[in-house]
Amino acid sequence: MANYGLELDSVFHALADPTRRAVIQRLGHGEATVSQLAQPFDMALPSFVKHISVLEQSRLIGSQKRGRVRTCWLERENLVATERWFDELRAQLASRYDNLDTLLAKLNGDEPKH
Amino acid sequence: MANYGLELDSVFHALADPTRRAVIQRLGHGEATVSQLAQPFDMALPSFVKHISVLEQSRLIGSQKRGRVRTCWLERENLVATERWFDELRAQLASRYDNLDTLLAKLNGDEPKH
DNA sequence: CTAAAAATTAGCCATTGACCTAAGTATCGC
DNA sequence: GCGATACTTAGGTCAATGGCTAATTTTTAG
Repeated sequence: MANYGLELDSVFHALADPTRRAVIQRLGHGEATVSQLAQPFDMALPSFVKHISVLEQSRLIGSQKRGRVRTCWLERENLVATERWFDELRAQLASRYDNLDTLLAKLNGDEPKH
Repeated sequence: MANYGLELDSVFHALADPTRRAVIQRLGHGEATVSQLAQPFDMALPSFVKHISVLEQSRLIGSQKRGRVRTCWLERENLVATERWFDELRAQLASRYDNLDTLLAKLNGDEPKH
């Protein structure tokens, strides 16, 4: 199964945490600074910033610092690319069920599909 | 964002490992025993079985032991349900871009751009 | 210029994760 | 019944994760 140049390990790892998923959802509404993102969470800032780093290393988000403020945004491409892993798996499953249909048809003395 | 009764933490964590993703793909072709699943991997069996446990606890796969053999299969529902997390996020993004387009059109007295 | 704001760096700690080997328990085939 | 097969259990190592506090840096506002 293709990888699409994505580090699926790091993407899925990044998604395996509720804080990080919440950040992604928040960024779905638009850019935000680190402090704005951190505000809803009962967590020391350095701890929170580690989550931001994990997200950024997985390239699910991007960020840039201007002055003393770091602004973050969602990197849509990598989310979409990650979904393709599911797409391919679904395709694999679909073809498997097609084969099953064919087998059943043969067993029944019917014409195979397609 | 809804959870669909799924432990997204554990599902994404389960997917964040290449061995476990490979097992899922293998099970996409049909049921298999633990030994069959383990065969391609250069790993001690107890180590491999832990991966199976992780997958099972996340309910991405199911298994049952008959005699001395444990057979595993893919639990399709939970994979599909997990994809919905992405679906919802995509929907959120889409509506955001719609809103942004609308806003820009108003400000510019112009066609929305992408 | 000074103080507050926004991050960042450094370092500590507890828990979990991913591997291993060695030994144990069922079950099956002959 | 006995040996081989298919796991399972127990226990140990080592690195990574996720949290903290305290101190520092950089920038901005008054």
